[in-house]
Amino acid sequence: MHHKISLNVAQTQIRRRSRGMPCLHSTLVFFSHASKPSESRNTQFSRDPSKVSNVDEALSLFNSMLRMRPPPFIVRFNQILGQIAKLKHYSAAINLYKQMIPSGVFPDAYTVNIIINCFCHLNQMGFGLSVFGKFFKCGYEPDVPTFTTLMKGFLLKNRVAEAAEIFSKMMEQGCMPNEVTFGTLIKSCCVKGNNRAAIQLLRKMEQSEHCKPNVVVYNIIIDSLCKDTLVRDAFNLFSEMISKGIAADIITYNSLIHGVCKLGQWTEATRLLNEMVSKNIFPNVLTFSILVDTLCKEGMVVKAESVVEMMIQRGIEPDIVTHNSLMDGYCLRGEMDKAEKVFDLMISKGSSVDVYSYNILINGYCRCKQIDEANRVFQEMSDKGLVPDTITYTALMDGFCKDGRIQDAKKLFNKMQACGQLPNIQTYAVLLDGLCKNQQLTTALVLFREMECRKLNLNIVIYSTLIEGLCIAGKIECARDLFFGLSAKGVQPNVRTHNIMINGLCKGGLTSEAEKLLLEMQDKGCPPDGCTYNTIIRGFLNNNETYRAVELVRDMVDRGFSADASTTELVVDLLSKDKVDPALLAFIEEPL
DNA sequence: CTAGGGTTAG
Repeated sequence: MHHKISLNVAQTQIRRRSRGMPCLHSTLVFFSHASKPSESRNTQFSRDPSKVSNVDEALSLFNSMLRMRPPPFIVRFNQILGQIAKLKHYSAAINLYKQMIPSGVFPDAYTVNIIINCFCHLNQMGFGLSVFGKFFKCGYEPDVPTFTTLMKGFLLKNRVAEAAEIFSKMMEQGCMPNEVTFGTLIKSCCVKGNNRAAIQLLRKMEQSEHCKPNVVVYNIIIDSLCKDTLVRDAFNLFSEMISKGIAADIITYNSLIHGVCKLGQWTEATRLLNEMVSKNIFPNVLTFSILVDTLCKEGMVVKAESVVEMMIQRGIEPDIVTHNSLMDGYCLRGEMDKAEKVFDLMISKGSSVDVYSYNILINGYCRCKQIDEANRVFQEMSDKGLVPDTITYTALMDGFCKDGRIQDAKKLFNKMQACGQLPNIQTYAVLLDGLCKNQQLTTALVLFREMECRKLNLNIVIYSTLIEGLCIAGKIECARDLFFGLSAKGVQPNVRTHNIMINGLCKGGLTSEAEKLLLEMQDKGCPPDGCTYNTIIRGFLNNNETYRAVELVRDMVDRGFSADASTTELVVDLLSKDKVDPALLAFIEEPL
């Protein structure tokens, strides 16, 4: 298999290197000088006196600076504010900013830009705009970063009209969009899944007199394409970029490696690793974490462990993300004891565990149906002072639901809101599904109304769940109405929705209608899958229409699908009963 | 000293 070769190759390289052998052959260069850049980065960091290592240090330094007479230059204040903002302590930065003028320290354009950015990240666009207004009053000229920051804030909240307004205002002021402005716009397109629009903007950028596409904008699109597994398109952009003389960097390679790994193309990943090293771009902790994570997701935890070994030998310490991925890898295999071992290792190494780590463990136990263990972990994280987030609650709620403990799930739903964690669409989806599957349709409908009131963007997952709930409750007519009303709501039913509806129709004895739906699927651009066929075949069998079931088995086999365990079981069950329909015997010859 | 890019969980 491919992956074995590539990883074994990598290991051989490590051994060569640790013997102090020079790496000459291109395929053996992989990882050779990896420790060098990280060392220089560390020394740079500790040597620079303007940098502070943590927020507390920054806060006290800033406060003492506010009291100095005469106060230090504004640049010094900006440096610290900027670092606090980089550490994502936006509220802290804003609080410090508020003390500046009363202390006789006057902000400049840089200060204001930093603060507007903080408000944007806190989703407090109103305050951001008011600082912007103050900017004008004091006679400062807003610049491209100011406008770009405000625009980003609106885009982040999907307030496109307001973002466009800022953009026009920027142009009116004679500020032309630069690489960062375009980058912000392009990123916004990509986040919404609109790669086409992103590429159009890239083309527009090529025509601009004020800026040209750079490695960052290419990276944004390449990464987005890779995330959508459009790796070929990503490579085309990659070639385009290189041919334009724009050099790829570590981020370009990490995105591409992620893309190919997700497709299981380990040989290609190894080729990319060697290629980057040949360009003096060395894999970093992110590169290795991507490898570890994708290997784990494919169930190859042993290989992932060897990658961790490899990075340690290269002098790159696995970080919290690497370990979390590894933990999840064990969880996916149901090896909870090994996942716990990684967890303990993290603690013994002195690196702290985070909400991610706990969420992974909780999710792992839930998947293994060990809800009490999941609950124990949940308790433990709270005891450690870590605040469970929406994902924590949702994972545990899902565990309760799947275990039939719907009351516990409901309690948790109330608790999370009492603790200030806002349920999102996925939280609702989990609870809705739990209610539907546990015969609590009335409560499910109440929850659905609540979702509508909260103006949550109801998606096909939610509707499919509700349709299924209606079917389970025997309200086939209602389910059908909802199903056929979806297009009008601007929601497109997918294969799963169809399968649910077909199952419901069959359950209600409406097999002809179910078959009609099956036939329509192809034309609607949503071709039936193996599950669709198995569902309808079981439907016909259960409705004593064995002959039509046999016909559909032929269709299914022609399409390359086969009977699943549930269908096989049903056939065996029917055959074992006294009244054997002669047509049923045909199944014995069919490749079930 | 300010604005855009890559890794983990439901």
